[in-house]
Amino acid sequence: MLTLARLLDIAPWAADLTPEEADKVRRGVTEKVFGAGSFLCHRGDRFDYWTGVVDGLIRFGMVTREGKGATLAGLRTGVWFGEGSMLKSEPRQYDLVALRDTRVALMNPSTFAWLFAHSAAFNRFLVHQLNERLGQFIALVEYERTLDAPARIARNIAWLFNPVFYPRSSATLQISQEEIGLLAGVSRQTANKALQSLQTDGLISVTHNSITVLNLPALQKFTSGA
DNA sequence: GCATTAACAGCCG
DNA sequence: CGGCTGTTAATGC
Repeated sequence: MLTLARLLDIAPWAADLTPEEADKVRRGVTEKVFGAGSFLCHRGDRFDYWTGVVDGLIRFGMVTREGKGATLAGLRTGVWFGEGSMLKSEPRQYDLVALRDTRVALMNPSTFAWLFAHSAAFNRFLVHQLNERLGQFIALVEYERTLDAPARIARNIAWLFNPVFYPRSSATLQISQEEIGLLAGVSRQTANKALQSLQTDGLISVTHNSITVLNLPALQKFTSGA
């Protein structure tokens, strides 16, 4: 069973729960590790957990009929996701791949259902988060067809720094250029060029194995290489 | 042209 | 040393 301190450490939303609710959650969450490159679930699988990323990086995406990968979202340390599948109780429509060794927290369906039925704070969190995700997915429509490599990189970085999903994160993230490339669907070399160009524009600052965001609104709206 | 793979030297932890 | 970075060369769409 999770300690209360551990729960609060890995789940920002838990701070708003009543003591009874937090107690229920502590007993309904387990932690698990997935190795780099391994799938948490494939499209069509059942994966009946509401999931928090305790430490790591996950690509949330799908493979088209032509075999091309499309990233729907990058998920990094601190995020909780999967509420859509929990509420609908159907097989996952997408793949979840760990891009590096990743530790996750898994909430039982029964615990999720109990929270959903009993906790006002939890429901407020869910509505807020679903609303934010809706906006992100609307932006995806434009993303795949019209944006060049630097713009795709910019979008992916902006998603990783969304303050709704990552309320406690700093402006700096430990991530390699290869991992950014995997998320954006471009090669490492192309990711390298794009990052340098975004740095020249003053939107981010790049150092060894890490990215610092300097202008989040500009990253979100970024559309062209010029 | 532009992006991709392959390959390499240099750098950081 | 092992992993990451910046760059170049060859190849493909």
